[in-house]
Amino acid sequence: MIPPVTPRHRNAVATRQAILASARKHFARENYENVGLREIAGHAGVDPALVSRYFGSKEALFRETLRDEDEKDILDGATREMLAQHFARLFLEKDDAPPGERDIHIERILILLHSIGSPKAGQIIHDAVQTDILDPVSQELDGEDREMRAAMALAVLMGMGIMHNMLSIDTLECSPEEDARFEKRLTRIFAAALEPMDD
Amino acid sequence: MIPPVTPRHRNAVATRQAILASARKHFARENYENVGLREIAGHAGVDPALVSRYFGSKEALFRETLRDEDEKDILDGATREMLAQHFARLFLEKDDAPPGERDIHIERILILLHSIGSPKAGQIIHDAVQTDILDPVSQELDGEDREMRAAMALAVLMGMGIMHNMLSIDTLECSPEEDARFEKRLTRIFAAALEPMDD
DNA sequence: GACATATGTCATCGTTCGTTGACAAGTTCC
DNA sequence: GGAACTTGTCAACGAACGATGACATATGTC
Repeated sequence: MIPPVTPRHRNAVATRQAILASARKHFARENYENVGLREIAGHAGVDPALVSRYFGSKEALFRETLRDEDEKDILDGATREMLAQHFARLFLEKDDAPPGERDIHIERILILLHSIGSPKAGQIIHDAVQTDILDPVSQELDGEDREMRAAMALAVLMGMGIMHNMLSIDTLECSPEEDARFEKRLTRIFAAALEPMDD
Repeated sequence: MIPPVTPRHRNAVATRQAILASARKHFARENYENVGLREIAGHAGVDPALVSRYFGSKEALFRETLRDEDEKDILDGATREMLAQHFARLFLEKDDAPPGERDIHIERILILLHSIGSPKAGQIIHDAVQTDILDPVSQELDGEDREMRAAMALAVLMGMGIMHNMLSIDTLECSPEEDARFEKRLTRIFAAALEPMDD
């Protein structure tokens, strides 16, 4: 007997968003090639064929996944200290909220990191990093080597994210005082990357 | 007509090494899942079936690829400054030698980075990082938070490697003086990660 | 030379993947 | 209520992959 599946309210934009949300969640946890269209569609409660129909291809879906229009607004008028704080917060707040409720910036960073080794996703990631992160951040900096400093700060952020989220290497989160020292050291590293040379 | 392929001298260890070398080269340039056994075998001049025969599985081959017995010897008796230098050198020397002739440590780092998002390679990479890098490095450090400091230094290294080798984001390598400032900043960042807290 | 073993070759299996096209069912408009 | 369009469903394609087992050929030993 055919299950009385709710006749699936026909709603194109809702379906699109459901697919996109499911794709974000999956791409934030696994590789580009280890996330299947069937898996994304399944968790979105949608037929796999609709993914290709709404987004054209897996690559286009992944690109959409990385889109974020208001990154620049957040960084607007930020001071250098705020940038370092923003970066540090981006890392420290990574796993508090229930999954699916995480800050969208953190989810984007996780997506970036997980598929960073995939040739098919490489160009997409490169463009997203350059346009949505490096350019706006370096524009907020003063002094010499603005692009270099932004790139180095992002490198630190990515490295920390990899160690914590993907390699599960956590030498902290034991004692509170150790955690405090970690935060202090992290701030110092970000400062060394972001601050202009003063000597 | 059947090509007069040289009857392929039967030499098990040479074949094994050829496969391993080809695998190293490929895994250092692409993802775990984007490197096929047929591709590895082809560049090694070997039948694809031999890969499974000699290494058991793709996963086992990848694990072998990451093995390095004398990493500890290199770090033996190193001072903290030498560690920072070693790390920095590891990054700065990444693309000088002709491919295939690179320092084996650099090739290993590249392999690590490229497949870091692959679940099948994840556990293998985690173990290799912990055993071959973090443990020996943290043993060479003095003072508090040795493991934390080693992990943070490695995070910086990985982040830099990702930006340069995988995202091809190079904000330097234009003017020589800019390059000098980059090296200075890099040393400073590594120091901030490795040095004990002094205030 | 004959046998046993080591090594290489070949064909193929079963699976998964992204994608596509034909069709069904709902919605809108006249 | 029927035409035109939108949205969802289903089955299948062709390709690529890792793995396997049967077979062929070289090498070593007596």
